[in-house]
Amino acid sequence: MSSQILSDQAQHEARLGPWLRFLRAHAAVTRQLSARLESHAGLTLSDFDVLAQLFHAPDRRLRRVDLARTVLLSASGITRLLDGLERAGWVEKASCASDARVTYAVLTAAGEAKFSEARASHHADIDELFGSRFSDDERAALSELLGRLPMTEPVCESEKT
Amino acid sequence: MSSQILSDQAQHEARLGPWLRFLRAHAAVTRQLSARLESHAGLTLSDFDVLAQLFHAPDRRLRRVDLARTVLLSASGITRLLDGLERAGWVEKASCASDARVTYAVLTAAGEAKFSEARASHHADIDELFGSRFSDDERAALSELLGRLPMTEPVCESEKT
DNA sequence: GCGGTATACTTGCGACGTCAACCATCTTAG
DNA sequence: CTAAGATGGTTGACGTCGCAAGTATACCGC
Repeated sequence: MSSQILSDQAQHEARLGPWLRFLRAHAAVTRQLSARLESHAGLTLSDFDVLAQLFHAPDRRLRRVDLARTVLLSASGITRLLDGLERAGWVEKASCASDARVTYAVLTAAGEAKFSEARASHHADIDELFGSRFSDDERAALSELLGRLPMTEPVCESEKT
Repeated sequence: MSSQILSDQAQHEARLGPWLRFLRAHAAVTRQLSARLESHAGLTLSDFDVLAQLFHAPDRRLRRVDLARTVLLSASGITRLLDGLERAGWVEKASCASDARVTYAVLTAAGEAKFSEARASHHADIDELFGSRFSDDERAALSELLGRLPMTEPVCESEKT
């Protein structure tokens, strides 16, 4: 168990490299980005993300579950995030006539304004720290590759009682 | 800027798309991976990362600052992470003879064992959730693209102690 | 109608990680 | 030698997020 394992290990390292870069790149870019967004607009990356989703949604409203799924936060994460946005007056709750369980998150006028105000500079930051590093083709290729990763979480049903 | 307002916006979306996928992919993959690592080995992704850095370091030791730089955590983050690893007995402190300010983090025998034990399954998970989605060429391309993003120098090379 | 299960959402709690402030030590200039 | 400033490291207060558990509502088979 020596040289065989070494080459095996080398292979593993080769497969690990991209993943490590992915991790580090994410950490570095998001830190920069969220610091800027925070200081410019007083928003979290997730805050902005949610605002953006709502902004583009039909009727400027989305069920909390759907929000959670697209933004990739847990349900509780969404609840708390929206708490903040509601307190700031950028989002309101609205109940659903046909299903009393669901609560919509609705973008208010203030929320739209906030989002519109924050958008330009945040997009510019994204561009500077991320987009500008690639050509159009490369961006497309990158997007395609990233799109293959499992975005929807497989639920761990293996541990049912 | 003439009559191309719509396509301008479309362009913005096109530039945002890859970033959003990047964010989402990171969230999804990372969540899955850390859940598995946690349940299999009782380790955080960052724990594992630090263990791995130490494992590959000359003398199995690294200054805390360097650790922070390569793992992309803040200095305080490293302190707290290492607190945990020390409590578990996988890492020890060691002082530096030539500079009393620095504290080395040194992998213990137990730490090596722990890392070796966790490595196989974690690498398999990374492979399943990340590596296996790409061909060798694609992985290389992805790695190159990600490498252009702003991070602190990947320091794990043939380096002077 | 009545149970049983699935879904939408909230809440308690703990883990993790950041910033700001702090102490200790090294280095350099005068 | 000493004062000033950089560098390594720790700690306290705080924010964010996930999981587990709980509530409320809907749907399905009988």
